[in-house]
Amino acid sequence: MSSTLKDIANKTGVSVSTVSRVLHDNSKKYKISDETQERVKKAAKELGYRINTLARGLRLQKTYEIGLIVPDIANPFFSAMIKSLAGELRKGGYNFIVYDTDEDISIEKSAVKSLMEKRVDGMIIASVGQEFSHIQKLRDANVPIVMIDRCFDSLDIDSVSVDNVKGSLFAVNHLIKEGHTRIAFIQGLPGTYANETRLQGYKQALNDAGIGIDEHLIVGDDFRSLNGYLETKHLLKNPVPPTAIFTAGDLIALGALEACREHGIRIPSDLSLVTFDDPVFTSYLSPALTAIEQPIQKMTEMAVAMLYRRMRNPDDERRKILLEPKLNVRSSVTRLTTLTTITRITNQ
Amino acid sequence: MSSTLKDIANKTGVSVSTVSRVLHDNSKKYKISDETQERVKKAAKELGYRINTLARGLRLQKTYEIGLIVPDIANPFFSAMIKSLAGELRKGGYNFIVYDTDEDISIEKSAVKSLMEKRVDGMIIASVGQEFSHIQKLRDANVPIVMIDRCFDSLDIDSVSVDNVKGSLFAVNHLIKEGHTRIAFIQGLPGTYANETRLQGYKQALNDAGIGIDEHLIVGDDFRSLNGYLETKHLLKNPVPPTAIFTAGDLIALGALEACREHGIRIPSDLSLVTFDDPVFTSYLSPALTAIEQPIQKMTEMAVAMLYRRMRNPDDERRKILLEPKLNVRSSVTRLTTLTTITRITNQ
DNA sequence: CCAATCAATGCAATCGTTTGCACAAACGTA
DNA sequence: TACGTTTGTGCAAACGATTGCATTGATTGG
Repeated sequence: MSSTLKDIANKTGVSVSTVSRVLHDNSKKYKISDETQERVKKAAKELGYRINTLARGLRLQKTYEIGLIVPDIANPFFSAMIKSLAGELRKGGYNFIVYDTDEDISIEKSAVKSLMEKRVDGMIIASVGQEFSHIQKLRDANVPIVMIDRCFDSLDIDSVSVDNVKGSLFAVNHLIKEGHTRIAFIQGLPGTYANETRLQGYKQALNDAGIGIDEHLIVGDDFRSLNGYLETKHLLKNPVPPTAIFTAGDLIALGALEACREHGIRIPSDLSLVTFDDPVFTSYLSPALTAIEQPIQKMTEMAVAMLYRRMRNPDDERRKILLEPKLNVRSSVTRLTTLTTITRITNQ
Repeated sequence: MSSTLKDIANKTGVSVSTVSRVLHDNSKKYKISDETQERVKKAAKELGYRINTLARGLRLQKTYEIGLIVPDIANPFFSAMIKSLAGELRKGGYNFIVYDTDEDISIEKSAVKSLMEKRVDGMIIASVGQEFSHIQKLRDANVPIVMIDRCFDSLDIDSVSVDNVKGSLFAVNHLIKEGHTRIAFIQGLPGTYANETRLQGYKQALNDAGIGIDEHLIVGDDFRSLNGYLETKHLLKNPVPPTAIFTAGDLIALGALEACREHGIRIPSDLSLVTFDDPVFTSYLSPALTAIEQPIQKMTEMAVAMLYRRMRNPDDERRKILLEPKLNVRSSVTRLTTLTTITRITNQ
């Protein structure tokens, strides 16, 4: 079907080596005559030659492919990230292979295994979290690797993420400033980096403001919208419901919105809502959501730069980069006076 | 670094062939003794053996990889599609490689080229459209290939898509039934399958209802939100603005919403809106959008099934499958009486 | 006892590229 | 003339896995 160097060699009467040099090398280096070059190129075109990257990869021990692992490709945050990464990688002549782990650590492990088997030149991983033995093994096997968005404090490996603690501080402080004290937190998957750091920021903000932490207001267990939906319904049944909810991710917020709509709860008049993540459509929601934006473009640029650096220079010291999040104030938070709080509570 | 069959052979004292048979074959077939099997497996584990898929692919002329090409990975419709495809493919033991063409036909062509060079076992393509010579070449080279969502009527190739004409008919008929006659259509990229078929449905619905087609109400030129934003602003400046807008894709609708918000136009009271595509967040928008839903799950199931069939059976006749779209009525369309139309117009 | 069968394994070619080394012819130089 | 250089090209060994075809020693049937 597809022709090979050999086919071209046969057709032109030169050797395979010469053909290879003409088609892929800087053929100056080997001083191939112009006439031979012409002949070979012509034959290649006629035969529809396409290099076989498997053979090249095998020979060179280099595939020009980067493995990407994300928890959920359909999550707008990650699909934006992938798109951005793709662009950055393309600039450097790399292709990429994505794996979607569906927030499942065992799928993540098998993804890592597959990528090793494919001999990718490096990996960029947004890990589910929870555990990192598989990633540690990669590092020890000297595979260039950068963690993005979801990383591990206790694992010495290159990483870029946003300062989640600070993001939560921004969000919760904003709510507090608007007079809220009963602020619920709907978590993502416990044990993951993103979740624990965001939770930490939430607690710290409350502490700093001298507001006690009510464990009943910390609920939920995964980053999907169903979690937001169910937990919001549950929170609303609370005898003294929260006046504000802070969600750990965009999909959770969507679920929360759905629950509110179902119960006729209006945002922000009945309940305030702030969320981590800020995908494109946040500002079109009803109401436009106040949200914590992560600098996706910058994250991906840095991740790719770090990966290239690591590939060139395997023994450099490893770096952990934290980027600044940003609070985008829109219209899902209302100002609460002491009075409104009291009337609300007595209304229950 | 990573060990090979040879390393294991050396360590255990058996031949490479035997190692290969133990690790990858149904080793019954070659009657390898239990004792040898044990030894080999043990050594493989100790050495941390990982198969080299490049070598396997080269030898077998089969990679167990499928190429995926989509116009925009960050578009929720396509990211949902990818996720769904990934699941289906995984079931069959296939991995996949995605390319995002950014709605650019020249990137699509180079993606096709790359995938050929990687010797993928098949491709699933949601084409930009406009042109199909590159895809025709693939087909003629006997690469198993299925077009999904974006295909070509005039190209004989397996494909699954939704009945776009019918979808537009549903949408526009709904608007007409609610009393609208000045209905604008904000297009996607002209010359693409999705766009032309949706446009066709739009025109047909108007014709069927005896409503003349006003070419000034057919605007726009790409599937991104900026297009929706700009064209909506422009439409609103029209001396006799439309009472309803039908957008060819979800991102266009988002752009339209943004423009309306900016101009203080309320939906649906001032303007009705219906869109093609129905990503998860549609129902959380302000207001919840009436939209045409495509059966993504079914599309991907069928696409993968067709691809497997084509891989098994290269010479079967090719099929073109059209699935039913669905109109989801929500709250972005208002009923228009003759009276309201008149008052509106005189208000201008 | 000899031939046929079988169990268990090894040999070596192959997939398509790349590249260090060798080599012949032509050229320059002293 | 003799020798070093340059030019242009080919040889052959990798890269790691698979598999048809031996091969060997043991077992069985007649």
